[in-house]
Amino acid sequence: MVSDSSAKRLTIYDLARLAETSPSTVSAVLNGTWQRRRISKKLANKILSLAQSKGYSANMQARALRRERSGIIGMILPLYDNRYFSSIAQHFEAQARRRGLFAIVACTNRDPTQEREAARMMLAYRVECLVSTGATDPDTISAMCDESGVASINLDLPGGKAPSIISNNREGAQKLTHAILDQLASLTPSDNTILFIGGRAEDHNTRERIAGFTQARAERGLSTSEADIIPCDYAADKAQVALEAYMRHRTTLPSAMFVNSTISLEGIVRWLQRGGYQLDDMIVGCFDWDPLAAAFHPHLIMARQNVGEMIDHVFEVMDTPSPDASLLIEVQPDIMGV
Amino acid sequence: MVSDSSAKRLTIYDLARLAETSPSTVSAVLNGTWQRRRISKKLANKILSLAQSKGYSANMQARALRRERSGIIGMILPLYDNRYFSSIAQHFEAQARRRGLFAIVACTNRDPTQEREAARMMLAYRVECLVSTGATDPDTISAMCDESGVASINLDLPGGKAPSIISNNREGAQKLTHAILDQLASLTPSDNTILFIGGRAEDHNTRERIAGFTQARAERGLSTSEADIIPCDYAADKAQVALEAYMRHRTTLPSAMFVNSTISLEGIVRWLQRGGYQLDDMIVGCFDWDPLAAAFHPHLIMARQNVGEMIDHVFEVMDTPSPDASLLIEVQPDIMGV
DNA sequence: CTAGTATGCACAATCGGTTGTGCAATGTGT
DNA sequence: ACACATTGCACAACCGATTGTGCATACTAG
Repeated sequence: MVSDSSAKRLTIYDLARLAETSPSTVSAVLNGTWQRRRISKKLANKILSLAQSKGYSANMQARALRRERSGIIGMILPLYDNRYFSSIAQHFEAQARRRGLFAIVACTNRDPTQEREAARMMLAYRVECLVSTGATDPDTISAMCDESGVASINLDLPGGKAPSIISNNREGAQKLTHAILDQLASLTPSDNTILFIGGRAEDHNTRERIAGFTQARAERGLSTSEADIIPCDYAADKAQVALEAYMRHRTTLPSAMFVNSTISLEGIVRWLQRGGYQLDDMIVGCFDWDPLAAAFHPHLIMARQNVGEMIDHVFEVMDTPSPDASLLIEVQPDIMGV
Repeated sequence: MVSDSSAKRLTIYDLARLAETSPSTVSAVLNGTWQRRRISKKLANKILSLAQSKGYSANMQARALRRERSGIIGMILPLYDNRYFSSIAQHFEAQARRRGLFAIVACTNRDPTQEREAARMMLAYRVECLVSTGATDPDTISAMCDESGVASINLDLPGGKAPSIISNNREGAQKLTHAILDQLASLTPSDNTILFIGGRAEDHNTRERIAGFTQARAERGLSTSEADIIPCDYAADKAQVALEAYMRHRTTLPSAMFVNSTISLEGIVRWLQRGGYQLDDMIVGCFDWDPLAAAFHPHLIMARQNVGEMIDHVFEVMDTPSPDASLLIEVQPDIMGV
């Protein structure tokens, strides 16, 4: 209201004038190094209370320039369109703040070009570390970071040029599959087919989940047909179309499904609704967790990736002086709803 | 791999040496002002290709310091725990990037202290504009920004000291209530009671939604009892507990509900599941939209707030030289699922 | 051939902090 | 009273860009 917007912000030079001392002394007092510099307690208090009352706030840009540390860490993320990624962003930001760092998050839509562009901007802002989450091309990002001497970490999807922290997709899928098979067993067993649907055939996580799925079935003496594995990408529409196509060759619903992500689940559920089916007509397991879906459908089995633990690992690795680029940390997901 | 992490990043001084020219010339060439400075095309090209091949990237900290513009805009957000806020963050970031700006988003858990703390940090980073989304105390944020000569904008919840962009909560609630009443009318009408549940009695949006709700009922000649309005906060657990308490005085479910947010819906659905009820046993309208919920439950009526349009308005206001602090833009939500 | 203009670039100040170093003034020991 | 250590602070050089200004050299006009 009464603020003169023309008024420049207070600097240490202004404070120095007001306190009748020098800028370097003000600086030392404000960043706590004044004891080492043998500034008297009296002067320090004077400066501190002055800064307080005048509402001084240090210019982080100037500080970053001089210190050659920005205090910013960056993350690239596919999207905020599910609870898993949202939760990752939220934990990342909270942890960063707890450490006095600033988090910058950019959504890059699973697009390599956007990923590179975002990384370039972040490097220009001198981020101290860049986390590539679910990146389609994490190694290029790591290479860019390497050139600038910036640490990078892969999250959710692994890469070869930086430490990676991911879910244990294989074991998670295995446990999820076993949970599905357990429920199938409790029914009058007609059919042991489980349709695996969603995800990208070329991404590491989907491959691992398919492996875990197949392995769990094998452990129960069940073979798995290629036709029952449909990695139709993550989008809801794709899953819906893929299921439509799959059902053209069948007269009945499969007795169970392994749905690879809540996004795919959305498409599946839409198709079911259109056909007059209910989710309860099948046993459904979903790799990823959504609380609203869980509330709606208590019989839905979901693998909940352990985001808190993953982010903790991210920051541990960040604290490691020179981590091994081949480090791979796998975090167990929890099976919910059984 | 082969990167020397010790190697400092290239500066315009390095480029000047390599191109046998001066730093100021390099600077002029790299930021496109070289024509105005009468640098020869030949030299400009030489510098440009050199910068390209060496992978030069300007130090934004230094640029920000000198230009007194950081190129950063900030947003504070309650949480990423629903699609509405996630979507706001995503649109904000995408628009910012489109304008060559960097977006910083901080989640402050509807906590005034965290809101202030985040704002303080953002101001220290010299954000050029601060958007307070769903802030519990937007006016304090605006006051802080004013003191620093930084523009602020309120989103989702209005404030008195900065332009506000919000949903038209009253009309949205009115339309949602009419949609619920329409569906009620198509049933064998036993009871016209609608339980309004969720939100905060002290927040503007909840008050407006209650007003719209009451008004829509009045338009149909229905009176509304205080007992049927329960603004029990947004958390799922609170809604669950509140519904539990409400149902102690009843033997049957209300025939309809107006659920104020998908978060509250989560609690409602959990309570229903526990009691062996189904969502279909009632007519349910929800103020906020979730695609997974929509897929699961096609009869669920949802008011989808128009995030894209709201963010567009945010940037329009940002472009306005000195916008009126009392400006209030209201965006119509869409009613989905009817 | 000379004055005047245009061309092409370099110099140096500046943004707001941080930090190595230097130098008075005061205190301590003999 | 003199050497030496300690206390308390100021100076100035950075960090890497941007930008107002000035000065050669080349070109043009008369």
